[in-house]
Amino acid sequence: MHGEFKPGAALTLRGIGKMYDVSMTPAREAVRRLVADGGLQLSASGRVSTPALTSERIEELASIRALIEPELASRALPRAHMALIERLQSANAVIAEAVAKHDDVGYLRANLDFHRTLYLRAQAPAMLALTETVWLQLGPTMRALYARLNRTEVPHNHRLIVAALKAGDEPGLRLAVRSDVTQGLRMLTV
Amino acid sequence: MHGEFKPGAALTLRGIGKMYDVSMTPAREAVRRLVADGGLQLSASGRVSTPALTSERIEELASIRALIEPELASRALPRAHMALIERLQSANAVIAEAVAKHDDVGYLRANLDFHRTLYLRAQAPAMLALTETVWLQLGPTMRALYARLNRTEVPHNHRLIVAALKAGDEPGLRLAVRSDVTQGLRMLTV
DNA sequence: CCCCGTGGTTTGTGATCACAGTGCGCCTAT
DNA sequence: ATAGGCGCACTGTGATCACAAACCACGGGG
Repeated sequence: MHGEFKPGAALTLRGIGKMYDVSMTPAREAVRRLVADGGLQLSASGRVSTPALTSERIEELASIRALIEPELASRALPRAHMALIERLQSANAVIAEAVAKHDDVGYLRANLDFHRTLYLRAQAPAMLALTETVWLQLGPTMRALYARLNRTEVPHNHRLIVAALKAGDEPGLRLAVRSDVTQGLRMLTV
Repeated sequence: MHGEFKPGAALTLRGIGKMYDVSMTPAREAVRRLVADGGLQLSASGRVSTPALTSERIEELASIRALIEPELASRALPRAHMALIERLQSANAVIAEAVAKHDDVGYLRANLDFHRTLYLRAQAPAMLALTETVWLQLGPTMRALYARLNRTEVPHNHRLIVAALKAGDEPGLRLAVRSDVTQGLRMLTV
């Protein structure tokens, strides 16, 4: 999810086991779980690898994000108190730090943290879980995207999201979330 | 997904293994996969059981269906040729059979087949996979619902869906799908 | 009559093993 | 120098085992 692996990277059960100092069994179970929700792929012969998404698939996953995440944001809106907004702003600060340090994995993690913090307020665990499934599938790809994007500041839409929350502006919030989710990924499909 | 197990039913790895005449290992992997996308639950001590959904959770899952499935139907609409409509109608016939025989599992399976047949045309595999994840979570619950519903005929909305497809009526299609998805589950939350 | 502790049994966990299939690299022949 | 073929090392699979934790029922005490 955080883009620690490049798209299409090959993994082995024994390797993963060694990575975490366990035997093959827990590694296998973890892989099975990740395969189940698309975070990893299984070749016909059972080989494990990170998914290398086609641009159609990327577009589709972006559509899903554009469908669900505004809904989550909208559900979070009525419950968004000042404490939440402050937490979002500090999440934005973490993003700014990662941007300054050109820390791609850190950026991705902080970016998803921003979204998760907001969506947690929606009190919709199944919807959030589905969204995280999508994030998981996009992880390696997004990392590859942001690595060659070379940002210089916090995404503009994050500021718009915070502003819309403060103003209680639901249509604005939905639009800002949708844009934030869509913009980066649209760049990938070109 | 097909409601073969009641909500909250307890399973054991050794039992599942015996069920399919394999050892614990493949049973464990299958369970891990199902747990990953919510089809099964793991207690704190690692015990496996079918999820017993709260009514808030049911409502939430219904909202997700109401969000994604009209989108899938809408995407399938431009590609819906006569062959597809015929397949949907024969799916409805299978549903009618199951209804007549009071075969709950058969009804559930046929009902999901109807939806899957339509959504496959949307050419959106990730979206369909997400939807099936939701179906998986609802399986035991839906079975319990339909068992005490005692239907007498094919759901009316299925006919509306077919009609909207024939007419190329997108708003009508979205509405019919949304209603079909929502109506049964709304009954559960009472 | 109900509650709690305690035993035995059942459960999941993680490790290890034998095996069959795969894929890669090296070697040879042209 | 390059293309093709062979062999070996490596991979995942499924089974089995030892172990610790958890559950369940039974019995005794309040």
